[in-house]
Order: sequence, then C-alpha cells, then structure tokens
Amino acid sequence: MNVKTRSYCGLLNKTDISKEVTLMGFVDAVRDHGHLLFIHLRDIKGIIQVVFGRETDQEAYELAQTLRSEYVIEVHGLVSQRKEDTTNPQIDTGEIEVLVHKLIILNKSKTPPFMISEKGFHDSDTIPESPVDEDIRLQYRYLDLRRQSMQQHIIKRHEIIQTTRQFLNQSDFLDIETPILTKSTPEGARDYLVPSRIHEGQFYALPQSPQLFKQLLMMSGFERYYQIVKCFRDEDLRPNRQPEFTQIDIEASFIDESFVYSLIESLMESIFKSQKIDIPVPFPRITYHDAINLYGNDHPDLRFDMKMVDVTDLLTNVGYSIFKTIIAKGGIIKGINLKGQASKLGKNTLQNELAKDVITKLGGKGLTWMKVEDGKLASNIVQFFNESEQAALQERMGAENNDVLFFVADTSHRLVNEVLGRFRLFIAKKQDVIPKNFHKMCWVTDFPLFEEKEGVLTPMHHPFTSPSEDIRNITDPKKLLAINARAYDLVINGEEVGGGSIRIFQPEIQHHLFKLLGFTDTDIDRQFGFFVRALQYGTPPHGGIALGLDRLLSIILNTPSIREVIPFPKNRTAMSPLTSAPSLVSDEQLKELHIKHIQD
RNA sequence: GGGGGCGUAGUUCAGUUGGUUAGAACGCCUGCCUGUCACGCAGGAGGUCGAGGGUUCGAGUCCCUUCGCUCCCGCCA
Repeated sequence: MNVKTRSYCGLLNKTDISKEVTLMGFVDAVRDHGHLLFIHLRDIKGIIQVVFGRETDQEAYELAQTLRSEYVIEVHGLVSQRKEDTTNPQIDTGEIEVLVHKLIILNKSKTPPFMISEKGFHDSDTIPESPVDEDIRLQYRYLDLRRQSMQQHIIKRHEIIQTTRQFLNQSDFLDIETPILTKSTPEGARDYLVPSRIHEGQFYALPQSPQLFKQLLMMSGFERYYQIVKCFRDEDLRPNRQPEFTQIDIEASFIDESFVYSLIESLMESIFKSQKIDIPVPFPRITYHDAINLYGNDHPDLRFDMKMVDVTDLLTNVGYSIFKTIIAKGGIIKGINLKGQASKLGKNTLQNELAKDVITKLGGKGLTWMKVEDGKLASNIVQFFNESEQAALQERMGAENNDVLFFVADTSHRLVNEVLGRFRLFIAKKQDVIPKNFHKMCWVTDFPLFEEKEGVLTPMHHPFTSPSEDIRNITDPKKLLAINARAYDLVINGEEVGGGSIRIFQPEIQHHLFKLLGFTDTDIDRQFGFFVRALQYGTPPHGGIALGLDRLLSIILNTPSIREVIPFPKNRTAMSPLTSAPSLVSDEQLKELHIKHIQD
C-alpha cells in the first residue's frame, strides 16, 4: 500500500487535474457499460468517480468487472477534467474523475444486509434517516456507520467535543477524571452495580454523574473543573435516554448563578457557531412555576406560543354541566388557542379523534373544543355558554376567526396542566405549527427545593442543591415545599439539555437537609460520611451544571433520537444488537464474584 | 409495570369480505452495452408470511397464546 502518497477522494479538486494519484476506499456504486466502467469510490473525505476503460488499461478494466459494493480497493490513476456534459453537480468532486491504470483489490465484501451508499440522496442537505429497521442497523452498526450521513453525525460530535474543550480550556477549566467504579448512593436513578471479587457481597456502582467527585474537587481547590464523561442510569429507555450517556460536566468555585448562565450561554454560542448556527444570547429565563402553568411541564417548548390560559373565573355560573361540576369541586379549566387552523380541522377529527381518543391517551378525561367562525364560537356544546361567557372566553383566549380553542377541565389542577401541556405539544406537531430549523433555548429557574413523593420530602434536583434561603428554622412541611432551590435547567426546543445548581457548602446546612430528607445520623455517615467530612475542612462556595452531550447533538443535527449520534447505542430494551450484551456469564465468573443467580 | 403501533423476499413495502402457484420496487446473480452517475436493456434466483396453537373444506388474512422491535405514560435525585 502506498500510504505516503495516498490522496483522499473527497479532497481532490480541479487543481489536481493531470496529477497522478493513489486512492483507497470502499466501492460505493458500480456502473458497468461494457468497454467502460465507472465506480464511485468513497473514503472518509467523500466520493469521487473513477473510470476504468479498455483503452486506458485493459488489465485494470477486466479486474474492475469483478468489483462489487463495499469492496476495499486501491487505485492509481490520472485526475482528469470531465467533459462539460458529463459532470455531476450532485457530488462535490463532480467536475473531475480519475482514469485508472492500476487497480488493487485490498479486500472483498459480502453483499451488505442493507444499502450503504447514499447515492441519490447527496443532492439533499437533509439526508433522510435510513428507512432500514433500527435493530438491523444496530446489529450491523459498523456498516451503518459507513453511511455518509452517520459519519457526519460522528464527525460533528467530534467537532462539538473539541469546541467544548477549547472553550473551557480557554476559560481556565481543568479537565479532571473521576472514578467509574464508585459508591452506590441511595437517591436518584437506579444504579448499575459491579460486584467486587475481593470484597465478598459488596458492590461498586457506576456513576449516575460525577456529582460528589466534582464537589470534592472544589473542596480540593481546583476552582474550575470540567469533564466530558460517561454517566450510567439503569432506568427505562426513551429516544433521548440511554443507559450510558455523555455529559459535559462543569463545576466552579466562588461563583453564583449569573456566572453559570453567562458561561453556558457563551459555550452554546461557540458550539452552535461551530455548526454555522447563530443563536441569540442571553437566553430568556422562565420560572418553574410559570413553565408549569403556561406550558404544562418544566421543559417548555418555546418555539411556538400557544400558552395555556386559565378561564375558570369566567365560567363560575356556566350552564355546561361538566364545567359546572368541576368548578363546584374547586377544579380548574384551562385552554389553548390553536391559531388559524379551524378550516383544517373537521368536526369529526375534533370530536371523535381529538376529544375522545387522543385526550384519553394523553391522560385526560375529556376535551372541549370551539372553533371561531364569523366572529363567533362554534362547537357541539357552545349553546351551554351564554353570550357574555362566550365573549369573555374569546377575549381571554385572544380568539380570532379560524382559531380553534381547546379546553381541559379537571378537579386536579396538576392533571389539567399535564394533560393540556401534552395536548399542546401533540396538536402543534399534528398541525405542523412548530417552526423548523430554529433553536429556542431558555433557562428554567426557581425550582422548588423539594417535592412530595408518597408523603415524603424528596429533593427535586439532588440533595446537594442549595436552598434559596436558610431553612434551618423551618419545620412546617408546607413551608418547606414552598422553598426554592438555587437550581436551573437549560432547555432547548422543549428538551432538557442540562441542569445544575449552586451547591450547599456549609456542613450544618447539608446535615440539616439530610435530616429533613429522613436520613438518620447513621445513614448519613454510612452513605455520605466521606462527603460530609470533607465539607468541614473549608469548602468554598461552588456550583455547576451538567449538559447532555447526546441530546445537544441530537437537537443540533435534528435526529429523531440520541441513538443517531451515539456510535454504538443500546436498543429500546437496553440491549446491544451488535454485541448481544448483556449476556450470561460462566458459573466460574459468578462464583469468583460470590454471586448466585436466583430464578424468579 | 400500563397503553398504542409494527412484524410478509437481503432491504423497504403492497396483499380486498378467508379462496389458484404470495406480489412490487430496490438490492443480488447471469448476459449485453463506450460517458454513466438512482445508468440502461434482457433473463434469473430468492419466502418457515416472527413463533406456537385454534376455527375452517381452505388462514399472510379470523381467534388465543407467545416472542421481538418501536412510541407514549409510569420511572429517569
């Protein structure tokens, strides 16, 4: 192999015309014309047409007839200008080609299980996701990753990681590694456990995040830490959740929220700029309370408006019995306004599909809809609302002709927010009213410190998050639930991309918080003893954030799941179709680890 | 754990109220072809209709069970 003189297919251009080149790569496509044979040759940099002809070289031509897709070859040839009427504007190298006088087949390939060439797609900027079944793609991931669109995903992942490192390095952050074999702690997600061979019956846990270590590094005085690091959580998977995923983990001392906001806004600016996307900074901020009330969740999609509006007070004497009953029981009625879509939504769709089928799947009991036609509300139940109620509804909802109003009512305020929030997203997607190629970020702030789960106080973020005020004299659980945390989430296009907080740095407060969460002194010592002890040796005020790299990439590359930006992901059932992990292990291995398999 | 969708050729899919030998496109194989680039033309191979059971004269189609994949909810400090 002529390694030193090798050229790259995708890098050849007109300045190389009449140069002798050596190329190596995969056969992307073969077009045999008899006497003349073309192939597209593909390497990491791109594709170029190479030509074999009886007249150019009889021997090379005859060997070329045996070429098949994905054969690995080396060619020696002359870069030539294509004649004007034979150029191919669809590939970057389409004005030139290589006339081959020597062909070496470095390796053959079986016929691939699916097509790897993306010929026919390369005139489009937005290469469609492969229609091939994802499990087959994952089983042959090494072939799937040969596809140019997948290579771009991985290359852009690399670029964004490099941009991130460069940015943080320049901002005086130190890249410091933390253990993968660490200690299981009780809160949060389920841990992946690793049995210890040396310590019978004991287990390491894989980190859900380097949280405690990065705080320890602050106590060590490093001041600014980052790590692009794998985290592990043994929970059910989603398109944006993998059992192992990558975080851009950041922590800094002697800082406050404003430092984090401006640091991350600048980082995001750099990252998006590296992909030629301009984003406006600073990002808007919305409180947790507003997010829940206006959009129904704590990761609002602000690419479109359609805020949820409370109309309960307008309908206190309404004749519509469902609303009447709910209001009488202290319930709530909220609505959204789908602008300008009334003509696109028929009565059948509204009533039978949305109000009966969709809303129940989203967890609601019912849905009320009203179209605005000729300045008036129109629906199957509009006659139960008197004129002044209708007028008030129109005004409150900002209703204009051709709008559709949707209302959800329930005695549970939380349910109304959740269901209408889900419906807002559902109908926006269904009616295609979400602007594309547009990124809308925001900070969600003022999270509650605690939430109540089955009557017990649990931390909403994690138990190291600083309360917004001193809580040591508050004992009333209701008052505690009203306390805010110094926590913040970064949300892009309705997806939580990052979260962090200013941490507790006083040992007394940390201890008090653990007690509030129901830990005994023994529990605290056993589970967090090392950490609480460390806090007592002069801990600087500190805080940080962790950004989900996979989610960020998925948003920037507009992929339907983070699996598209992870080289070797697990499938929906946390299994790798490529390696078949997880798998059974030998009895000897289990014995060494002091583990016995118990059948349920 | 709950709910929805899907499973037919290597791949993506069609397959009517149950009715001959289960089709198409791409891919693959063979031959022809000197400017194609989603090459073209001619011919060909390729199927446990996810699996098991049932109903029926007859099941890809109907019923039951089961497996796999996927989406939503729960879960994800």
